[in-house]
Amino acid sequence: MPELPEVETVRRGLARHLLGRTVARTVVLREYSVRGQAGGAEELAARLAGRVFTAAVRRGKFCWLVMDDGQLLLAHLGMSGQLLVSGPDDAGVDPTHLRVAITMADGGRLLFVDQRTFGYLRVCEAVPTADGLPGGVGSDLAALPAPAAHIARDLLDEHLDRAALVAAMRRRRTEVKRALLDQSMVSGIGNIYADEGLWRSRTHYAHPTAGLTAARAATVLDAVALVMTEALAAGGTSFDSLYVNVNGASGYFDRSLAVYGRCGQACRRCGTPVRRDAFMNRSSFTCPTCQRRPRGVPG
DNA sequence: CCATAATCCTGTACGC
DNA sequence: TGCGTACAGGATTATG
Repeated sequence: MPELPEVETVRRGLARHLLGRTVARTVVLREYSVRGQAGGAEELAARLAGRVFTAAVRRGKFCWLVMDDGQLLLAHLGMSGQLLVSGPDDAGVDPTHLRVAITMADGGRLLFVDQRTFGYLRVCEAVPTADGLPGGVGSDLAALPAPAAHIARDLLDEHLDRAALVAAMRRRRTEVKRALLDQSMVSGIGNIYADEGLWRSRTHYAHPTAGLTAARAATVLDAVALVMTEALAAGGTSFDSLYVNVNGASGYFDRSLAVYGRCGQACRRCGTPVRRDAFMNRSSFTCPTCQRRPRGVPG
């Protein structure tokens, strides 16, 4: 599942391979993959035609390409989305789940492949950032895609106001994992990195945010950021093959996960079997020894 | 302000 | 073997 590290890997690949190139034509193979696009697939194609990509930017799990006329090509990968930069004949690309094909003037292609179709592409307007600072990682432009203007900065954004985030978390009357997953509070964190960061900071997912000291809240955020930084370092190794795969495969999943998906297996710190709970209509994995359940939380 | 549920979708895993 | 069901999940929207 693409969370922040995977999307950052994609962004770097796009920045490396796509900037300065011109769009020739766009084919949308599945209308649903451009849902929300004003004017549908036809307008998407029309607004892309002839444009040059000038920057690749990311905030949280949202990634966008800036174009020479100021429009933005926004991508959200959802659960299974991939952006592939390929040569003219797309050799090696499985066409089964190909949703959008953008052919460049030089014959290369930017392909959007998405099995489960939670992801989407959209050409949209840029709106100014509220703080006048750069909109995300990858560009100094103080602009955001209009559909993502409500998304908060992420933990790898140098312009993130950490102290303000800690204060905002502690003001909220909710549980810490809910706050971590709230993309309007801090972006880029999904179920996997939330669980991993909470495990690393020995914090239970249902810990009340109002009961966190500022230091403890900072510790949780530091842990999540560290897990993401490590995942980023482990990913993004496949850029130089003949067919450049900008898919963000992390490599992190199988090797380094401490609790996520490891129900019943030994905690890597203390050996206690990892436990799985239903929380927010998804699974939460914890070590019952390392992550003590707060008072009043059932289970 | 905050929580919950439903919604979108398809491949995989599992029980019978 | 095959069929039905549950599950995986992020963001949005509606509703309480």
